[in-house]
Amino acid sequence: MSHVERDFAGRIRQKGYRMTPQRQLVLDVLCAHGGHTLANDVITAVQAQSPYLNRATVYRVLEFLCALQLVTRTEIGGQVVYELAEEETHHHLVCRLCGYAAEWDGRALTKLVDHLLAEQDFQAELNHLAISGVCGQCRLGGDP
Amino acid sequence: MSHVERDFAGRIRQKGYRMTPQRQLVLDVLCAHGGHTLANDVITAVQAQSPYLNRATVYRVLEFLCALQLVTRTEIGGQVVYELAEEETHHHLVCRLCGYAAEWDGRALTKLVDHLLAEQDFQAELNHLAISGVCGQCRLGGDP
DNA sequence: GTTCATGCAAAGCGTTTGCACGCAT
DNA sequence: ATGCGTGCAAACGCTTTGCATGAAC
Repeated sequence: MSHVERDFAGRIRQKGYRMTPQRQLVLDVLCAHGGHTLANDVITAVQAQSPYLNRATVYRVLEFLCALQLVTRTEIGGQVVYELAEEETHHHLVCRLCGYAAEWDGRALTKLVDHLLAEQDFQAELNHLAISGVCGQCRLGGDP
Repeated sequence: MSHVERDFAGRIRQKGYRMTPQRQLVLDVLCAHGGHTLANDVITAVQAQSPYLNRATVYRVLEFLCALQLVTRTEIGGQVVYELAEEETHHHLVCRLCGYAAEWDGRALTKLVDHLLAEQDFQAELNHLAISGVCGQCRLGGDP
């Protein structure tokens, strides 16, 4: 699915902000890359197409897009990663050994959230969780 | 409970490393502070007692203590925090609004871990989780 | 025409590194 | 006496900031 259909420009203008080539380009890159993207990778990819686009601008655009909730910002293993915000909540299973991140719908989390609210009076916000561990392949393979 | 009883010196020497005043001091500070401690807070507290102890040394000591698993390192909301490793696993419920972090034994997590292993072939490592959300008080109080 | 967004360069922050000295063993 | 651990200072990488220019509305 192309992100063009999601009408980011409209959503940005609707809130009184301006659509610019820079913002479009960052959105393009996040869409093309898919999944978690490092700020640095965004910068590299963006500059491959438009060399004079500044790093500071990319940071500002990412911050802006996060504020509008068009993009999510997550920390995984000390790395900050960005991703286009999806409609459905989803989560990531990140293998400590090979770095592979599987998606996971997290349906099993609802019980946990209910439990925390009932027993701990705590409203957990688990919209975009990254769970660390070891994937099946690495567990069988030992470490290379 | 004083951490002296836990014989950190013995555990360090047992593995062929040396006990030094610097390492002792960092352990003292982590014990006195209790709970999550920022690297910067460790440095400040340590230097209050021994002004010439270097920042770089504190970082090296913390890294060393983590490698020996005497100290845990966790990321919460973009902050890296250190804490004396406890025998029992425990977790933290961090309120996004007031920053308050409640402890939680995480017994309800075992079902989740079992589920992930069975359904996703993924061995989750949830030894020291920090769950973000909103605590009861902030939920009732609105935002001040 | 107004205002918001960008480019540039510089500084900021927390953290890491190289090297020589000093102390625990 | 040996070599691990420290102090110092400098550099590092990532990110943020101030200001003048330029583009979107």
